[in-house]
Amino acid sequence: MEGYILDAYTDLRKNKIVLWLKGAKTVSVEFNYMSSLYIGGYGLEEAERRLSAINGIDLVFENVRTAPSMKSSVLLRVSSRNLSLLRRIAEGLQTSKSGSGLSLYDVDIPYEQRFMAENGIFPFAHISVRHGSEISCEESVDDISYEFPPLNTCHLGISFRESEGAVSVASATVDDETISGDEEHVLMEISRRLNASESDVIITHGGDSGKINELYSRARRLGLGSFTLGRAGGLQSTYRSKSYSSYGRVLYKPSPALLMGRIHIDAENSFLYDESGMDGLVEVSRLSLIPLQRMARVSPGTAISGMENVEAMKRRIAVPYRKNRSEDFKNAADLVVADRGGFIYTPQPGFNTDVYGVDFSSLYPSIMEKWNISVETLNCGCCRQDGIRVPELNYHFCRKYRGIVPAVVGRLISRRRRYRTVDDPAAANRSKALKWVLVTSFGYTGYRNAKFGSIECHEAINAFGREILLTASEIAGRMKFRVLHGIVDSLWLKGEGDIDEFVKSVELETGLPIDIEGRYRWIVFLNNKGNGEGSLNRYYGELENGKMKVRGIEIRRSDTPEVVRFAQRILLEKLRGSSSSDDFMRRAMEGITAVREIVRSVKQGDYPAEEMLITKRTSQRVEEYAGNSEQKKILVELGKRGITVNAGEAVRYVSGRNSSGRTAIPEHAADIGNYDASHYVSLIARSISTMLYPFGLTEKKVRLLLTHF
DNA sequence: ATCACCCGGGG
DNA sequence: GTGTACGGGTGAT
Repeated sequence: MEGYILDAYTDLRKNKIVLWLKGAKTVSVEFNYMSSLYIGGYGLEEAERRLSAINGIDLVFENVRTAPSMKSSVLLRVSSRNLSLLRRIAEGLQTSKSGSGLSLYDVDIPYEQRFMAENGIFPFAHISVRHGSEISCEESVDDISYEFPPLNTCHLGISFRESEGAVSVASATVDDETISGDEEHVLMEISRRLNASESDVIITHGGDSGKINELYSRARRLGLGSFTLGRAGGLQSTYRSKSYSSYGRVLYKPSPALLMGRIHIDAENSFLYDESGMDGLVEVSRLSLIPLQRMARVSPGTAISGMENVEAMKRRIAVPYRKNRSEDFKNAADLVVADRGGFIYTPQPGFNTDVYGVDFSSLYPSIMEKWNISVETLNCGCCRQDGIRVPELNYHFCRKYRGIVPAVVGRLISRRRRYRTVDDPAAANRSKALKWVLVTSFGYTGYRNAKFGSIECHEAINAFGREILLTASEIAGRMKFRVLHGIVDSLWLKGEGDIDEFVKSVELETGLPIDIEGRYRWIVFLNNKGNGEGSLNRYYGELENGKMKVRGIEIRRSDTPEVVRFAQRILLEKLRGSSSSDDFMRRAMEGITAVREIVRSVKQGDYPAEEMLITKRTSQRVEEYAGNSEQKKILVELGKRGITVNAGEAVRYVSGRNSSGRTAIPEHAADIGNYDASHYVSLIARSISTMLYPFGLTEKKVRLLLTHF
């Protein structure tokens, strides 16, 4: 039997690892798998005595290296083919271990991931299986020119009807064809078509948010035993929906609907698919050994963590379950130094011409790779005298042992570099996916639960970053450039120097690659509205290739209503081609004149209500909100209509007004057209003022210009 | 003025 | 299952 690994998961009821192989036919293969975990710490003998009463497990003491110290010690290995039993033991130990002095290793790496690592296989590898369980694989994961057969992809849309509180399936679309008729027909026709077309991938919008589960529950209700979306019946058992915190904000993750033998991707719930498509997902899935169907639902941080686990398994290092390492003691002076973030050079607000934008590509990951930054290499005992010193900080990193994080990040950087030399859309998408994983890899080192990071690593990376940017700024000065603005890994330079010479010198002195983003025909740096000083992340400008680059202002924000974006877009288009400060101002006034047309329509009250919708994510449930915020208002309104919103879900509303003040009108309300015109005129005026404030156009002045017909 | 709360990043 | 720290903005009080 042979084929490409389409999906992999652990079936805890059968105690098997299941692989789906896409070959001449697409079939599943099940494997017995002996997995294990390690126990260390005090009271091992006692633990062994208690565990030896359990049937179906093997216990043996072994000398094993553990992260992050990388030292060998004697640990108790608990192995079993009964994966569900092993998991129950792990869970039992986790809950009882607090205060017991025991520490656990290798307990939270999914079994299918460990299985693939131990067998030298990975998602989308071509493998053969002989005699039921002998796996062979010719492919190397390091190969970047891998191929696999085209995946049959199907777009599935489902619409429901609701009558008297009962939900039923109204119709469906399979690719471009609509299926309607009675419910039983619709359900069975979906099933039949997926089978007939041998679909491998099913793309839905909102499939995880109840739609797929609803299909199955309707099929059960109607007694349609043969209904299935997968190649085998039913859904994989999985976790419940939950609200969680990521990227500093609360997100809502619905319970995923995972098929068997087909890959369901909910386009609304997959960050990486959205950014880099199928090619990007496959790339990251191969490197992290996280099967594609799961990869489509996790954050890049989980991918990083997966790759680090794989690297640790390769080195036969046991990975602790929870890191129980506190930060090293720091005195007050250290804290002040360490706490500084990336390089900052505040710009003067205003209009500039002939500016170069340059940035270091993947600066932080390159630093991690170059200076071996990882928790196991931090302040090692073997390089006390001659380790890699960190600027400003009293830390060092090991020169002898290659850290796990730099090894992983280094591989990603070199893969990405190679993909960037290939001119083909798949390579571009893979590169994009890697870019995201690399961006996340820095933040992940500062994440308190990251196993191979620590806050000291985070600080060290920042310290190296500041030094490099300072060096680059000095070189710019030597080469007749003036630094207008700089932040973290980017510089904006004005002057008559030779930019290619600058890049060469910087690369020579720092050893890190720098990219020229381009030459701006003009660029406007904006002010901070609070104190009037230059803002670090708000600017807009036109590159010589005609591309507009805009950061930080309303048009870039997801909570800005379309009507306001439209106004800013009109102004930006008018500014395109500005050749001088005077020309810019003339165009700006023309822009304001054009925006007056929008304002006129908004004031008349006939602007389309959907263009007025404000979208905001909620971070709490309605009862948890303090005060009377906009979010609370809309959640109360929705509550009246029987709609509850989970923390992390977005709400859409139009801003209205009644006798007692501002109101929020929910998206589907009947009075959606009753928007508060004056409020929206303010928003438009403010957004124009945001862009033109450095030229004396306050919100008040803009409002006058916009409304004084 | 202060507090509570939301958004961004790259291409 | 799960990236940080923080600049920056808005609306209510």
